[in-house]
Amino acid sequence: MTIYDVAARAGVGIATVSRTLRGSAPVAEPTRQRVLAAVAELDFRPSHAGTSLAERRHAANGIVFPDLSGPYYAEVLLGYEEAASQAGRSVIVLGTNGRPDPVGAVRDLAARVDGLVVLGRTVPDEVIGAIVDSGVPVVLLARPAVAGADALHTDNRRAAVALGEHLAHHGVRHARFLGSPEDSHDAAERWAGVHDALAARGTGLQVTGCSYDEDAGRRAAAGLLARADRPDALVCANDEIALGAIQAAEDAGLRVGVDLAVTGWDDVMAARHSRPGLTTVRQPMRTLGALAARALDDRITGTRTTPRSETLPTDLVVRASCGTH
Amino acid sequence: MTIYDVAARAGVGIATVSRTLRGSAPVAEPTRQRVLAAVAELDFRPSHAGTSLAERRHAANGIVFPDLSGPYYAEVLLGYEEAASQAGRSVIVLGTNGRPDPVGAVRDLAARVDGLVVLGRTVPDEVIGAIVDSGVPVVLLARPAVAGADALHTDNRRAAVALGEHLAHHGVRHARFLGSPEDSHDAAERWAGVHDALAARGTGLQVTGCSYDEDAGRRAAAGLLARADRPDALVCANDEIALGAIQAAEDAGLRVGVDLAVTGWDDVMAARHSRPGLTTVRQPMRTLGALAARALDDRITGTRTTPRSETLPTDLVVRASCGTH
DNA sequence: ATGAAAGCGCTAACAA
DNA sequence: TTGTTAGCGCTTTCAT
Repeated sequence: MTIYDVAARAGVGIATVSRTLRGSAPVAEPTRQRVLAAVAELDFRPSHAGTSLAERRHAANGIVFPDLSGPYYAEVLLGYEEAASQAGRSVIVLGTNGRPDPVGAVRDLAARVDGLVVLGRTVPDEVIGAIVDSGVPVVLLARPAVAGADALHTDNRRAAVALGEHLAHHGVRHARFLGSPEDSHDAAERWAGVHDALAARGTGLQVTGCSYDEDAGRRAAAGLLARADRPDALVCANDEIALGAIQAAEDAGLRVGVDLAVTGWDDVMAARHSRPGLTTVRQPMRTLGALAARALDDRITGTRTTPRSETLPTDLVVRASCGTH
Repeated sequence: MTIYDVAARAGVGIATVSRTLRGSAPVAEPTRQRVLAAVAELDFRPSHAGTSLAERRHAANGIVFPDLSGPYYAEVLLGYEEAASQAGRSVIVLGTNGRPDPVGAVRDLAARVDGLVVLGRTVPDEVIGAIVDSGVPVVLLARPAVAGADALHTDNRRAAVALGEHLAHHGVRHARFLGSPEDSHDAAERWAGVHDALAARGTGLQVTGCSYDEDAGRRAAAGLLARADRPDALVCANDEIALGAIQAAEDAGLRVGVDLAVTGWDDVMAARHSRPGLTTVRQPMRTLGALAARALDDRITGTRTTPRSETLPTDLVVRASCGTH
């Protein structure tokens, strides 16, 4: 079932079929009708590969996740897919987590899409640079800028400062940060903002390294809370860590929000259902995904030729876990 | 940058480059080395469209979601993407939710992939049938079977019966189902299972229609709980509805687990963090996704030629929301 | 307004 | 073992 079959059936040349289907040139109305009838009768759909090859485009965008799990990424993908498909592009997803050769996978992906979104620390800067140099537009999400690539961020800094000030108001004196600022740009900014706000009140903010899941949060918190000089606040790099920390506190017989403040980041669904409710920072994930798709579209269509960087606002969501008095 | 450039650089024909890269035929070692060197120097990556066209395959699988939001689908996608990429296939995602022409979108997707997974009620059976007839293998997930397509299910029935019996043990006398059995096959099975188990104890299970989000659950539950003959159990079609129902109960001053039982389905993260913890049914989402990818691979490679149907086990997860005595 | 034909970049059959 | 060449299905000049 090819364009030749349609042309034969309609008694025209293949060029006329192509013109009719794409509207790229005028076709006499009666001819047009014959072609459309043939297309309908044969249920013809143009071969994607053929079109791609001739048009030298893929009609597809890629998105690279460090790890697809978690509500964070699902929301970003949702916004991205919706906006990309409005621009007539499919979305190819790639998770780099348990993969033997992430760099190879990302480079292969780059060879089959018109543009690429890369989230977080999935591949080294040089790889991003090489992709950009090869002419494929790239948008970075929650990842330090790379020359030539667009970048989209959420305002970690401002929210972190607000969070630090809020904790200070609650009288926090001995706070601890759970996360890995050295591994993650986001975590580094979050730590720095809270740190600075607390430092202005003469309070420090030491770091306890912790990976980004509930279980790691529970274990790290359990260790800290067992110490004689236990902290009175656990500032967590994301909600999963914080929810684990809340559990550890409960296990240790401490009242979260009274004996101990716990905060997260992301405002996942569980944050508002946990008791006490988790104080956290909400980010516009869906919008982030949609903006990434649009930024890519601008670069692909050539509407914009210079890289751009944008930072989206965040909201501090105060619930009971950071103190109830 | 094409295979011709590489061939010229290595001083060989393009066929030799192709053979070297694909290992499809022996190439003398010195020649091979020259080709590989040229490939490396030029950073050559074969054009995906060219390969697709020549090989008549896409090296891509599709997956169609009714709606990408929610932890349920993210997990399925995770398992699917991992397994598909192990088979050397990329994953193209498509959400049909807010889309003007879901059927057209799905059919277009079917034309650019080697196989397709379809979740839930996204497109009518006829469309699935047409895709299958066009020669593209299809795996159905949580959706009634269609001739020629593989199907994967979770064991709604068994878990629902277990849930119904558990509720009966708690002495439930006036249960209500929140969800839309007429719209969703899953919901219908869940309702039927709980219904039958309760009916065996002389208890009914009426339905209150409700869409699958928290807010709808909250509103539906609020209406029911305000009635003079309020139910003593709310059996919800998924966790989101149940979490909304818990909120409604709290708003109404009722103690969940004491005055009222509430149950969900899916075991999302929030289910274990809510207080009281939500009694629910856990499904192996990730495995479901991975199995779908493997089923597709079998059909694509021709390892298997007849459609197959499989049902995965589920676990009843009892927490406090269904009764604490 | 329409058709013939030249690519687009690759694979594989065929020759050498 | 290697090169030449004919497609794969489409878009788009270039003639007519």
